[in-house]
Amino acid sequence: MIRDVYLKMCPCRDLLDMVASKWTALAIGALEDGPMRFGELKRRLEGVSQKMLTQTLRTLERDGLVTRTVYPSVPLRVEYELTELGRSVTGPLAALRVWAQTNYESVAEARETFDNAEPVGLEPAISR
Amino acid sequence: MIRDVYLKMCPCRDLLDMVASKWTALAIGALEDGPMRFGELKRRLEGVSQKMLTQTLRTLERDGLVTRTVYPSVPLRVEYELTELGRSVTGPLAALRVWAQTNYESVAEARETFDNAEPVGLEPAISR
DNA sequence: CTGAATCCCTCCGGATACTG
DNA sequence: CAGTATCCGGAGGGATTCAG
Repeated sequence: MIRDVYLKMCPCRDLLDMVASKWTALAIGALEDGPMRFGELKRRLEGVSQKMLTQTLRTLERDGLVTRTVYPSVPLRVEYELTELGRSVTGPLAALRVWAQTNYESVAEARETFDNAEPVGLEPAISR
Repeated sequence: MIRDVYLKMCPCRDLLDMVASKWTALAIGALEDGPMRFGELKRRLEGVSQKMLTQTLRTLERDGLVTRTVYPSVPLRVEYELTELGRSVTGPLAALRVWAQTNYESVAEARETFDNAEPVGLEPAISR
């Protein structure tokens, strides 16, 4: 039985939203090469706040994409690692990251063209 | 020159956020089979509001992923179609949609397990 | 070191009404 | 039919503080 993300009530749409959320693709990508500590992840995902990283990892753990292991040493040590399920989505997400990296120029160019061809003030640009 | 989505200042991260936003994957997927009118898209993306669909399509147009063609008939007719650049991202996005559809069961199961095992405060030694 | 808990403000996004 | 324009509640997300 195939579920259809185009159907309103299909719960798998939530799942699509989840993997597509802001930091998910980067977090999962960072874990591709093996387990990482919280601090390592925070440094890798440049610009992420502690709150958002924690929230992202908690969601991934709840959804069964990563495991969270606590080593009760001093200082505390927590490692995150992809599960089997988590590894199953690394392919599509990696493809998306690569696409963003390789096609940025084209998009930037398209934006400039679009914005210059839009004389009518859709956006005041110098308001406030 | 390779751009790195993990770098804070890299503009391609915005691009990653864009293709990962709520309705983008569904909209682009709907256009894979050919041009569609606004109303057709609205019906296909069950549950999308008119405002969000317009906003999504406008962003995609601005970024050069889709073209918007107006046929000044009565009533008005507007068609959206993927560009070359737009078609270049259909693969990764389709893979993501398929993943969401095929792995929903596993995730739902993981969620239930996680939620039941987290009554909070009951674990004495290995708590969070 | 790894969080949880607050405060606080922006902006997403739905509902509704109006236009060409 | 295909939008634009508002209003507005609530989620998203940053900064800061406290705790194990």
